[in-house]
Amino acid sequence: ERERESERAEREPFVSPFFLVIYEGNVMVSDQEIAKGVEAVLRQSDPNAVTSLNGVVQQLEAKLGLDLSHKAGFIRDQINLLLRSHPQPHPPKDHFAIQHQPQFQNSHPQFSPHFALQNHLHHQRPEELNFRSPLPPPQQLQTQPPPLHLQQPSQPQAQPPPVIKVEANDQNATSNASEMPKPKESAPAGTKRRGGPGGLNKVCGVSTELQAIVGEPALPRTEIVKQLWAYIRKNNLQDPSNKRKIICDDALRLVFETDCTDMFKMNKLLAKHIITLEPTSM
DNA sequence: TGTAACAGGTACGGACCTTG
DNA sequence: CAAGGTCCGTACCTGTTACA
Repeated sequence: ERERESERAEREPFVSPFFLVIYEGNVMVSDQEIAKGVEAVLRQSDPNAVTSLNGVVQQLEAKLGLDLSHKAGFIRDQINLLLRSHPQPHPPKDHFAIQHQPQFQNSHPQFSPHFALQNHLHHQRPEELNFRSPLPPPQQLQTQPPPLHLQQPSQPQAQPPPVIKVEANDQNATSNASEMPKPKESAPAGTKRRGGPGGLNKVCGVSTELQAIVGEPALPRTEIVKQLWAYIRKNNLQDPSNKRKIICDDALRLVFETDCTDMFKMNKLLAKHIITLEPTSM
């Protein structure tokens, strides 16, 4: 059995003694090593052959000769990251049921998936790893930015960088919850958190016709309506006999495409000139 | 087979305006 | 205070899947 293990160790160069940690007499494996192992398993295995998370865990256990059942969540994170970082031409469909599930990050808040994979992908030398503190604080991570050629220029500096934004296959808007708290778990029943920068306060684009009225290329919808009403009052565009009616001037006619409209219909007509801004359009 | 966890769907709240 | 209309984040509910 030992010979087989040694042979296997020789075949698997990623198994490095540098990554093994002796903790309270037990041989443990670092997260970096697990990340490497996951990648190796995925690379060596036929995607169609690996049908479950347990399959990967078992293969990894076989490679490392350790019980990794307690690391299943972390391994799942790594699989998720690898699949997104290295999309395959025919990715296994829901093999791991880990299509960007932000709660996994909550399940292992002490792990920064970004950290684990970044350290791995950048071939951090073992002597650079801090085994005493395998979980560096986020500030430490920011002090070691990736090389310039790997940085994403589209990332605005003003954006808080708690987690790298993964754009691959992220079509689902609700999945963009990497920095969004998980209300299902954290928010107790009855504590509704309304308002904030999103939702109604979300900044929307303004059509060129409407820009002539509100004066800004992008405003929250509520602000657009407010500006529109300011414009209407400023130019006395309300019907004196029925202030609900709005008499369109040239600028408003371009927007509403009518000479006269109702204030209740105004919002409906306004919607045509309010453009949803893509988050990545900056 | 039962339980737990997750994913997807649905409904609500809120700003803005004026009038009855 | 309700009406009318817009949008979307959030909370809640239900169905599905996985594991023991």
